[in-house]
Amino acid sequence: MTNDDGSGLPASLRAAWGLQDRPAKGPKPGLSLDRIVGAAVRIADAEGLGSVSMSKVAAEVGVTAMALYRYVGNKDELLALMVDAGLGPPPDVPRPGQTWRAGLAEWGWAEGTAYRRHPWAPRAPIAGLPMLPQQVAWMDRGLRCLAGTGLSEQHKLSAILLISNLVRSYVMLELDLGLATDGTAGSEGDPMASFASLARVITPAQFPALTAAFASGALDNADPVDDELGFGLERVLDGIEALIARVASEASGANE
Amino acid sequence: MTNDDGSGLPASLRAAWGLQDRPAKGPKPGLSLDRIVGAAVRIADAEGLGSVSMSKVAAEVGVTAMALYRYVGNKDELLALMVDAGLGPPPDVPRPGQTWRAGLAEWGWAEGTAYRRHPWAPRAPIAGLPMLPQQVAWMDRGLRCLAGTGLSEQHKLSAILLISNLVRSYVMLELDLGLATDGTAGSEGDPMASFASLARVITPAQFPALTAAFASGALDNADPVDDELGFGLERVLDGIEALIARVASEASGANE
DNA sequence: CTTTTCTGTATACGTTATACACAGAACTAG
DNA sequence: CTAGTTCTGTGTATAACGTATACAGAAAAG
Repeated sequence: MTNDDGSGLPASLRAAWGLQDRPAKGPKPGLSLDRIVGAAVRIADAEGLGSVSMSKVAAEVGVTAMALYRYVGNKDELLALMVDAGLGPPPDVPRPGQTWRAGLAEWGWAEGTAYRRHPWAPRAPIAGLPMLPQQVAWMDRGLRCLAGTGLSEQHKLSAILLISNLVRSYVMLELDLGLATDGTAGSEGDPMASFASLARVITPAQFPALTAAFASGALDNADPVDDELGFGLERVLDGIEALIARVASEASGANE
Repeated sequence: MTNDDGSGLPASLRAAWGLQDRPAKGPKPGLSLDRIVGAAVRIADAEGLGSVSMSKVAAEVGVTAMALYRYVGNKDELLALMVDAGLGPPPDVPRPGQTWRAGLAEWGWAEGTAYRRHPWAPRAPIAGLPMLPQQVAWMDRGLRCLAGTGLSEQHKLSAILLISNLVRSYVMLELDLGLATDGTAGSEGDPMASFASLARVITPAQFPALTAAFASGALDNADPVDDELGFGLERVLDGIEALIARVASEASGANE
């Protein structure tokens, strides 16, 4: 794990992007980054992110914990690689003839699906901008959807980011509500029931609007969250649509 | 930390809401939940969330680590209380005569401000629905802004949630970009420069849209993120506005 | 008083991430 | 072919962590 070469990329990224300078001197590596990350993902899928330790991952691939440090700089780096691997490749949007809106909707739902497959991924404590291969591939696909819209590149990036953050947030919410398939039930019983019991704690004087919401019975629905992502996505797409319309009208106004 | 009483609330919440059943038997508690949480917040503000350990917090209030467990069930609970305390009270929205949109905008910006004051808060690994006092107070304020809009309670809650998640995501992004004031610089230098170096790794064939974005120079702006939150907020508010309009027209259409 | 019940302490355990030094493998130079 | 170099994975060690358990003393109830 040397720290820099001419590419200007941090060492951790060079490996992930497959730009590793061949040492060609010492013994052949018995491992690969992919095998390590794959093992870590497998553990996280099976036992949760909290069970991913350097020792466990190392054991899974049949080496000592310290051997992993020949491939990753530290655990955070491994986590970032796990998230990237868990994300997988983006969908092939925009499809021919697909509107930007349909393309981005598909893109967002696909991200949601990926996260649901790896429920630990949206909760992984990763910092920094998305720079790993799959993340970048997703970004590119998102940007492509917005190609014909007349938005500035800046705005396109912001829009992509907006949707991506939205999806991550909602999948986390969904998992919090116990709709996950991993069976690891929360220690406090049904979270929705717990939340409903707030009604017995709050007073109308302090929290009038929430009291009204409880009284309306809106929260008695079994799982109102499965289309919560749909709600957020539609709202954000409406907002982007409004922006596109505004930019278009401004441009045509300026041209005349 | 008994586990339940008649209120139906988890034990951890009863304490936070101040509904503690007075034991009135043993020695007077020398501590309070507030003092503990306050100390933990102070440590997180000063040294980051990673430096918040039970030992450190205990030392800060002058007791042993194990003493804290008379007040909180475990560390995760303490973290949740920290986030709630760091959030603080919501703004007094909606102000008289304020539109729902202006109210929610103020609400969202205020949340952003709170998170910027405690940069660790949006990254705290908290799970579950927002049920702590300040979180609930914020929810109520958000709902109040939407009072006259004709939205269902379900939709109001979704909209609030949407904005809240948005703000959290963007503050995290902002912190990732190093615009934080905590001085803890990332180990890899300027993150924006690192990101720009992606341009040397990606090929136009693989990532055409991203290549174009890089070529446009849109990423050369010093800090394009300070109004990134503004962008997202406006988009989401536009989306909510569109929903309100749609619901209103449907209602009037049905009535005629 | 005695008994009960609660507080904070002391101690201990199992895990964790990771620093450091080293044995052996695979190559290069002579 | 030998000697030197460089890289791999191992062994061992350390400091810190969350928290279980058992206990000493304080305060109130009977």
